[in-house]
Amino acid sequence: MPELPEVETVVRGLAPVLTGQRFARVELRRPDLRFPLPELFAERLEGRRVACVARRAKYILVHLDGGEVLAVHLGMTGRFSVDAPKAEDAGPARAHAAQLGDYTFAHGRDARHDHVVFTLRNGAMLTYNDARRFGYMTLIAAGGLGSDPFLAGLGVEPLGPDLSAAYLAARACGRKTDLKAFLMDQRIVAGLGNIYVCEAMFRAGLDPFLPAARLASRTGKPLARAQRLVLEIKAVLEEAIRAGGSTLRDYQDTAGNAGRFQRSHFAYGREGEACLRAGCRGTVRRKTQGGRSTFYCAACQR
DNA sequence: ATGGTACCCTGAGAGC
DNA sequence: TGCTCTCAGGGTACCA
Repeated sequence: MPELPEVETVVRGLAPVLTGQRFARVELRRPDLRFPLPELFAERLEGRRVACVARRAKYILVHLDGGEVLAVHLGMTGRFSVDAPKAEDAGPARAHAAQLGDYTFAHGRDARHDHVVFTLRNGAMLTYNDARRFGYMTLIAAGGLGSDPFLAGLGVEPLGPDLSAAYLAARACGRKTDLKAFLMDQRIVAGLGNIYVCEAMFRAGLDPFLPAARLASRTGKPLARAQRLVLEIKAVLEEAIRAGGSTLRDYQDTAGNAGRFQRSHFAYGREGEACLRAGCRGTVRRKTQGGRSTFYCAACQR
């Protein structure tokens, strides 16, 4: 399901609901998601107050008072639904719920896949639903963010200053792997997935099968195409966040709303359709790279 | 080191 | 209606 813009949208939905609130009860309806949940998962959360909600790559980070962090990866089908607190417990979350729309527990999801239910002291409920169970949660001890096995080794944040043409060129220098696989590698750039890699390469006019090394000169200096690619990666992610992400099948934000960015896809999901680049008469093709579909126009991506 | 494939799990949609 | 097949936004493990 979710790439960086979708996770960012979820984080922005969770932040006003969770920030400053305490967990009253955490109910695990099964002992594992993709991986077993940590020992004493519920016990370590109950009674704790949320300091803030943030994002690193595709991880949601719920920072707790005392420094521990609840990290959640949504996998392909993970989603959170928020149920507003009861009227008698009206508080900030209540107001936020009203603002975001009509919260119900329906949201079209199948309750058989409600795996973790967080109840807050103000009565709000947060339900984690994940049909395919590729998502996971972990609790990271205070100060352990940098050394956590899930988070250590992640590459740069694409929307931050660390993603530059110089950085990409340095990492790509000498690599024969396809540009597509290179950009999908979370150790290089953290947070891109299949949709936004396809879209960024389209916008930059770059062939997904180009060897990654072609982003750099022989001495490792960034070429113009690296500059262009960086600009397009940032642009497509920022636009997608503004649109609330892309909804293809089942992605929804915490209020059950679909994203709108799929309407702005130039390549992804458009196999057989006309290329949308001005003046290009090509057709969008789909080929498999690394076991995943790549959508691109062979006429204008070179 | 790198590339390719299989796999994790379930649901949706297409085609017959 | 119901079966079978393919595919899916995530990532990892294993093999050549």
